[in-house]
Amino acid sequence: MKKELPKTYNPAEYEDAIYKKWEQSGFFNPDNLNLPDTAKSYTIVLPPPNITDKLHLGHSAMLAIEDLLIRYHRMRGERALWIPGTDHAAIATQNVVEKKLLREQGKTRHDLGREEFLKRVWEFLKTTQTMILHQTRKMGASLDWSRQAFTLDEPRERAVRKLFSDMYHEGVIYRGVRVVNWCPRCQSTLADDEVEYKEEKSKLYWLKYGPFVLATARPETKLGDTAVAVYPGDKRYEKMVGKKFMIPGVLGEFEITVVADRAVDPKFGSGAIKVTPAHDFTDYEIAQRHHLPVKQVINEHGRMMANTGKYAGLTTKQAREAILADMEKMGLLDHIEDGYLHNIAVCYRCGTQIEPIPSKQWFVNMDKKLKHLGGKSLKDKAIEAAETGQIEFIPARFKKRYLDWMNNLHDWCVSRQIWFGHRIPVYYRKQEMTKSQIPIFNEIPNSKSQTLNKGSGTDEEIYVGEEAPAGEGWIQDPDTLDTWFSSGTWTFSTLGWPDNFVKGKKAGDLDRFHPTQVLETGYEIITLWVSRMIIMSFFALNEIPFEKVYLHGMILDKHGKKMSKSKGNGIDPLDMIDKFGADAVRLSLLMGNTPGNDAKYSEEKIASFRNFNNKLWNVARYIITNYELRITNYEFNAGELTLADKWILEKLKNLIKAVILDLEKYQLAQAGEKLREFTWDDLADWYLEISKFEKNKEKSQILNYVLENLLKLWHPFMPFITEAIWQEMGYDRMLMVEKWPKSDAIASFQHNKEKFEVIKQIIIAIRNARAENKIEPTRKVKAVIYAGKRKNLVAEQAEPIKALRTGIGELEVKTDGQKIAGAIYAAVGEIEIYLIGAIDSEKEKARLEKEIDNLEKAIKTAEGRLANKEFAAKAPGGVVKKEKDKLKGWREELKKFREQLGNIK
RNA sequence: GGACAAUUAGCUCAGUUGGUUAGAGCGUUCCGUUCACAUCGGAAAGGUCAGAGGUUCGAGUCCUCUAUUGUCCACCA
Repeated sequence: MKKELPKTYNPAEYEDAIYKKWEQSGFFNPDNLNLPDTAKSYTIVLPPPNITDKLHLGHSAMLAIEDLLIRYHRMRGERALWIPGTDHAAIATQNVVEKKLLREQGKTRHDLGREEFLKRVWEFLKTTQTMILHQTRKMGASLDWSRQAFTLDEPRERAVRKLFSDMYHEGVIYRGVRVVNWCPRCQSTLADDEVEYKEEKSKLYWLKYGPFVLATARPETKLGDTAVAVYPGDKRYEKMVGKKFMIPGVLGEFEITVVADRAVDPKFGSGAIKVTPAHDFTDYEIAQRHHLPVKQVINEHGRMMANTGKYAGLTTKQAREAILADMEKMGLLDHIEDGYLHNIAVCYRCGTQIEPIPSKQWFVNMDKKLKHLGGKSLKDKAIEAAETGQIEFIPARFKKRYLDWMNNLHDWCVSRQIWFGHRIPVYYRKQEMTKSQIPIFNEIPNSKSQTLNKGSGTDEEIYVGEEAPAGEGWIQDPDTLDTWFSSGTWTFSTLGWPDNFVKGKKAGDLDRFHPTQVLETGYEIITLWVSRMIIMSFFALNEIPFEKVYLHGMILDKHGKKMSKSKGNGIDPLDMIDKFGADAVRLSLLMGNTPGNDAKYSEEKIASFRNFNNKLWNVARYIITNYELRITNYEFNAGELTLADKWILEKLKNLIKAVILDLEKYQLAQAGEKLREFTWDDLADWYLEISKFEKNKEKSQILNYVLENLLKLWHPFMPFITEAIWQEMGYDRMLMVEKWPKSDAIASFQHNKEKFEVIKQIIIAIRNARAENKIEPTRKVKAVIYAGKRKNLVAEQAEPIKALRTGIGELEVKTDGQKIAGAIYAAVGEIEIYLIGAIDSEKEKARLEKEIDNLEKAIKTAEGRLANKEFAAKAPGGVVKKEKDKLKGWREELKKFREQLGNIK
C-alpha cells in the first residue's frame, strides 16, 4: 500500500483526534489492558495542580515526564496507572477568590458570610479546573480519567475525616496552645513554610530594665515580659540567675524571673534578653523550659489587649510610639541604635508582618510512639524509610535535604482559620465559640499539650469522629485543615482508602496499586508535600507511599528567571502547542534536562524540536510513499542483506538496549538523545540515502521494521506524531498499546557494523577533502583508493562511496600502489585516498598541514603517556595496548601526510 | 550562619563506577535546492572543562581550599 502525505507534519490535524481515540479506547485505565494476573503494576499519582490558576510550563514538564514513564511501562506490558486530580490549595485559593471579590465588588469574605463565600470559591474553581483538565489533555497525558480525584471531593473528605479521627484517638493529634505564626490580615495561622523573611533596617532600643540594660527591637512587647534570660555561666549575670526582680515599667512595676538559657547569644547586645513568651518563638521555648508564665498582650488583629491599660486598642506600631514616649519621660530609655539590620517575618501570601501569638491549635505529634508502627513514631518511620533506601530519591542528593528536615521536625500545626478547606471533624458542646476562635489568655497555664476539657478552664465536651455526633447542641470546629493534610493522603485516598482497607488488609485498587512506584514532583515541595505523604501513609497503612521520588527542576525563562505572572515572562503551554505541536513542547521539556536541575527555556528550543518532528515525519513519508507497508511477519534472509542493512539493524539493536537502560535509570534525556541521533544521523542521513540506490528485496522489510521499532521507542516521548505515522502506515491497532521492542529479536551484526563505519569514514574524508579544496559540487572527480587489507570491502562498497555526495565519477580500488603526485590526499587509518585532477595546491597544502598538526599533537600526548614507566606498569593491559595501537596508527598516517605534503611543494 | 547545587564552545546543556584527539542542539562561516524533508543537505571554525592545590600511571570526573551564581533551611531579642 502506497499513499501520499503532506511535506510537513501538521500537529493540529492529528492531535485532538488521536487523543480522543486513545481516551475512547479505554486503555488509559489498566483494567482494560487485558493483562495477565502476573503483570506488574506501575503507578504514578499525578501531583495535583492547584486550582488557583491554569497550568504553566512547569506543569507541562511534569506531565511530559510522567506520561513518558507511564507510556513506557504500559508498552512493556505492565499495569500502568496514572491517576489525575487537582488540589483545592486552601489558603491560596481562598486568597485568590477574596482578592477577586474585593477587586470586582469591593467586598470581603465577611460581607458575604461563610456559605455564600464558599459558593463563590466553588464557582471559581470549576472554571480553572476545566481549564487545567483541558490543558492536560492537550499535552497528551494518558491519565486514567475514570479515577480522577480532587483533594476536596467527597471520597477525600471521608478519608480526611477518618484519618483525623483515627489520629486523634491514637493520641497523634492533640489540641495545644502554641505560639503560632499569625497573619493579622489573613486572620489565619501560617505554617513555618508559609512564612517568608524580609530584611529590614530598623531601630534597636536599649532599655533600662531594673538591674539590666538590654536591647530590643519591639519595646511594646515589654508589657508581656515575664522573665530575663542570660547565657548559662555568663559571669556578668551569674549571681542573678534564679532570682526574681521587680522591674519598673510604663504600667507600674512587674515581676520577672532571671533564667539561664543557651538560646541566648552572650555576644549580642548586653548579653541579657527580655522574655516575652506569648509573642516570640524563642521566648516561648525558653518559657517552656523554665516553666515561666505566658502573658498575651497582643490580639489577633495586631492590637494591644485589654490588659495593657491605656494602650489597649492601639496597633503594635502605635503602642510602640506611645510606650517609647512614656519611657523617655520616665527615664527608662537608655539609648537608641539606628540602622539595625534584621529579618522580619512576613506572610507569604500578602506580605503582612507576622505576629507571633499564643493560640489553641490542632497539632500532629511526630514523636508519639505508636503501637501499630512497632513502637516507633511517625518521624522514626519517615526517617527510616529514606535511610534504608526503601524510598529512593532521584537525584540522590535530595535524600539529605529530606533527612535534615525530618530530623529537625517539630509537631505540625494542621488547623487553619480559613473557610475553604476540609472542616475539622471536631465537635464541641456547651461552649460558645467566639467568632475568631482565638481565645484570649491573660495567664496561660503551662502545659505542652492539653485537651480542651481540662486545659484552660473551659467546661466543654469534645467529640472527634468521622460523622457528627448525635444529640443536641454540638457545634463543629469552625477551622479547616492545612491543605497538605489532605494532599498527604493522595497516594492512598485516590486508591479507595479507607473503604479498601478492612481490618488492616488492603483490598481492591489499594491492594493492586499501593505503594506506588514513583512520585515525580518538584524539589521545592519535598518538605511540604513529599514528607507529609510519607508520614500519612505510615499512619494509615504502615507502608511507604512510593518507592522512588523523582525530582524535576524548575523551568526558568531564557534569562534564568523564574516564570511568574507578575513578571509577565511566563509562556502559556497552549500557545506553544498551537504553534509547534504538543510533541515539540514535550520534547523540549524532556531534552537537555536532568533531574533536580533547573532548565532555561525559550521558544527557539521548541522550534528546534518542531523541526525534528518534521524530520521524523519525512523519514516516515519517504518510506510510506516508496515502499510496501503492513508487513506482518518480518523474516530477514541474512544472505540477502547488504552491509548497510546489517549496519542499521545492529545500530537498532544497540539502540533498543541503550534506551531501555537509560529509561530504567530515569535518564530520560539521555535516552532521547540516543533516539534523536539514531533517527537523524544514522537513519535519515545514511541509511535512507543508501536505500535510494541500493535496491534489494529486503529493503522494504528493513525500512518498515526499523521505522516501526523507532516509532515504538519514540512513542513515550512524542505520542502524537508517532501514533499519527503509525496510522498512516495503515495499522488499525494503536501504537499506544503495542509491545515495547526487544533487542534480542534482532540478530547481531557487530562485525558488519564496524566494516560499515570504515566506509562511512572514507566517504566523510572525501567530502571534507573536496570541500576544503573548493571543488564545485557538480564536478565529478576520479578517485584511487589503496585499501590494504580492506581492499575487498572497499571494492564491494564502491556504489555507496560514489553515490553519497562524494562526487566520485571513476573509482579505482587497489591493495596499495605508488603515491600519486598532484592529487588530493586523504587517509582513514591505513587506507589511502587520492582525488585526481582537482587539486587547489594552496588549499590542499593548508589542509594537509592542519591534519599533520592535529596528528602531531595527538602523537605527542600518546608518546608522553607511553614513555611513563609507571603507566606501563600500573595501567591495565588493555588500556596500554589500546594506547600503543593508537600511536602506531597515527604515526603511519602522519608519515603519509608528510610525504604527500612534500609532493605538493 | 548552615546545607545543597551550578561553573564544560558565542548561547542552552550532556558527559553514569577515573582510561580514544571532551560531545550535542542552537548560533556563526563556506558550499548546495532533479533528491522524503530548506522546519533541509554537505563541510568547517570554535573549549588551558571557574581558579589554586592534592590523590593517581592517568582527573571534566575523586579530595581540599577559593571565587562567582543560584536554591533551600535556620535565625538575630
